[in-house]
Amino acid sequence: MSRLVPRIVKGFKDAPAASLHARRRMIETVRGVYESFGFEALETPAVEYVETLGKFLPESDQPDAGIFALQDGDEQWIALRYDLTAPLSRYVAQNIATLPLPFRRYQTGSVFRNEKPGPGRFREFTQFDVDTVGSASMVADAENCAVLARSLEALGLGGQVRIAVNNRKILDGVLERAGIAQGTLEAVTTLRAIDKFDKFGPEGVKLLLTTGRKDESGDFTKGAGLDAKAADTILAFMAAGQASRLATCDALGDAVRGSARGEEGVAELREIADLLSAMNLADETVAFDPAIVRGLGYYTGPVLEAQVTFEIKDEDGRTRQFGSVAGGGRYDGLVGRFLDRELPATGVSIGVDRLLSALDAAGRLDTGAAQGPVLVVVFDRAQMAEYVRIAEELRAANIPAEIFLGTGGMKPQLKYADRKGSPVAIIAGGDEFAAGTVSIKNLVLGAQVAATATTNEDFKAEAKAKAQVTVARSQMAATVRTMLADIAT
RNA sequence: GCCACCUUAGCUCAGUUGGUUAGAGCAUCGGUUUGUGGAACCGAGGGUCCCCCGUUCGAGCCGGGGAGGUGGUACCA
Repeated sequence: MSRLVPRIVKGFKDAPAASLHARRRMIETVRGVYESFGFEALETPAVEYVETLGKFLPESDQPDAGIFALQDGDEQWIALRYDLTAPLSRYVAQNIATLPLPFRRYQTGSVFRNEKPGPGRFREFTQFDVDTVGSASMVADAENCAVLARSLEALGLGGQVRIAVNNRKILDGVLERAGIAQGTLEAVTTLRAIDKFDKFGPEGVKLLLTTGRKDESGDFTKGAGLDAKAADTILAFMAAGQASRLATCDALGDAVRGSARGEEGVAELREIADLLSAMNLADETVAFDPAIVRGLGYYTGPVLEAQVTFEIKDEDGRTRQFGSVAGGGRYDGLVGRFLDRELPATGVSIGVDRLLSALDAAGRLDTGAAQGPVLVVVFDRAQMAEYVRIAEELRAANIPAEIFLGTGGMKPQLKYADRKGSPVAIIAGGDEFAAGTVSIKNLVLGAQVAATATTNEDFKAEAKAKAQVTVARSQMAATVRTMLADIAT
């Protein structure tokens, strides 16, 4: 019979203890900020009916590629959620009679995308969202910026992030000025080209706006087919960002003059600019950036993206931009799908895994590897009840303790303690039991002794002399506690 | 989806023009050392050379097809 090969599903990953520790600390910090703005907790299921997610090919009885979908017993299509926003809109619509409106909630959880994974891109990843449903006020959008800025600050990234804000209405206005009709393929391609600015620079975007662009691998991306004049209008617009938010508003106002929709977008940004100043958010922290587009699906107003400003070196030693760790915007049409009226909404989503690796790159990751438990070495199996009592005594003193449950003698047990990161081992055999004592070994100190010892005998003798004490059973918990305190400093 | 590259031990890799029994380092396990982690030394286990078909007296190596992976690109709610 052929042996089963253990393999993890492509694009998914396991999370060992060390990474979970850092992640929990991060989520707790962000949650504190979210709650300080009045957002409340919500959890929704990992699956929804596909029509809730809003992806169903009209020409096909199969849900769109890109989501993980299956048919349940009633032949209804259900799918793993691909973001937390669509489930939120379902929840609000379903409970609108009793919810406080505007409804402000935070939520974290895994989302799933059935697509080809890339470097740093997985098919399951964690988002941490805040959204405000039922308010058209620009204060909600300004608070999106603030909540992100405060969260990133609280994580130690103050001064190393830039929150870039734009408004879809302004983009629409510029397209109008360039003579591109809304909703056409030309318009969509143009917006995508603008979104590629940070990746390909002005030359690349110009190619994408006009004839198309061929990448290094030889793949060709079709251009928007604009004439040179229209392309220049777009490029000039993208460069309109100024040092201050108000100056950028002035420049954008010029760029969209005559387009009612564009001017409305600029007016919204001006309102947001006032609010940001009132919240003491500097021009460098939250900036207006005409090249921000975000997804084409559902954003209707202000959009934003949080970017880490430092560069990182990749494996090939090249420096590159870290890129964005959070994004969001206003989506006034999404909840209305379930109601007979429109319900305005806006929110942001932190990419938890991206942000964790950004913190790692910035050296701000809380790696404080959780200290392992005290290991109770099992010497004499006939005395198991006594080892259980030892462990219970330690736990009663609030010291995490574990009894070795494997097989083998002292050597494998201490090795196990090593791998587990145990700071201390309790050793009790015939001698100790007869004398009513336990031996307590400081494994951290022992490891230091090992580094200097030359022969095996030296090591053993020295480690025993320096890193081990034998005390009366009644003194055990207190001695361990002192030893743990020593190790911690 | 499209393009390029890659696949040999648990991991990282070497393997000559196509030639006998496919190697190394690390890791693992055992011993030196029955109650003390590391180092050192000695020893051991571990292989469908990704799969199938073809060429050949002979294929890890050459050809065709497939699968899986990596990177780029497209899409990204």
